[in-house]
Order: sequence, then C-alpha cells, then structure tokens
Amino acid sequence: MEPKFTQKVYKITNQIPKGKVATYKQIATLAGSPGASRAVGMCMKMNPNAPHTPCHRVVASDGALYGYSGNGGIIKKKKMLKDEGVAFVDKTTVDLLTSQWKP
DNA sequence: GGCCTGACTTTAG
DNA sequence: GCTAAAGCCAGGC
Repeated sequence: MEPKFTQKVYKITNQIPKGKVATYKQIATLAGSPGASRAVGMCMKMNPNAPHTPCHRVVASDGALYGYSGNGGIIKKKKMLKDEGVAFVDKTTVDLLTSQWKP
C-alpha cells in the first residue's frame, strides 16, 4: 500500500467539480485500490483538509448519501449538493446518470 | 507487529 | 424487491 493513498483520495475528491458527485468506489479505484471504499470514507471523516476536501460530493455506489457526520448530517449534505445543481432521484439519493463526475 | 474500527460494496435469503 | 450477513482496504492504538 502506498502512504499516498489518502493523499490521492483527497486530491481526487478535490477535483470533483461543482454540481457533480463521485462514488466511494470510484474514488477508491482512482486512488489505486478498487476495494478500499471503506478506507476512503474513513479518510473523509478524518478530513484533515476540511475546506479543501468536498467530502459532501462523495456518495455511495448507488448514489445514496451515506454517512456525513457534519452539521445537519446527510440532510445538510443533500441540501448543499442540491444547491450546487446536483440532480436527485430521491430524498437522499443522487442521480448518478446526470450528476456523476467522470474524470 | 497485531487487533479493532469504519462515511462501503456485494451476494445470499 | 427488501433485509441480513460476509468480505475487503487502510488507519489508529
């Protein structure tokens, strides 16, 4: 494993444009470890680069807003994403067909 | 160096 | 179609 895994994760997450979202699986894959989706989430929760890492733009593989222990929880997360122009197919599910970030 | 935890994903019932 | 359980990866203690 590379010690730069988290570094990559943060960098990738940071590259997600406004109005788009990426899945944990996708980030894990781009980071070099397709199965490290959990580790990715863990890094998000630590989030040493808080404003530098838009963790709210990271969702589950199916677009569901998972986790987010911030102010308001997933509700706030949903609101922020929606405010950025992200399409929602459900109350807490993003429309990956139109709002998933493709590198 | 080894064990536990965790913002996930996938397969089976 | 939905719910439950198992598995995989990295970080922290």
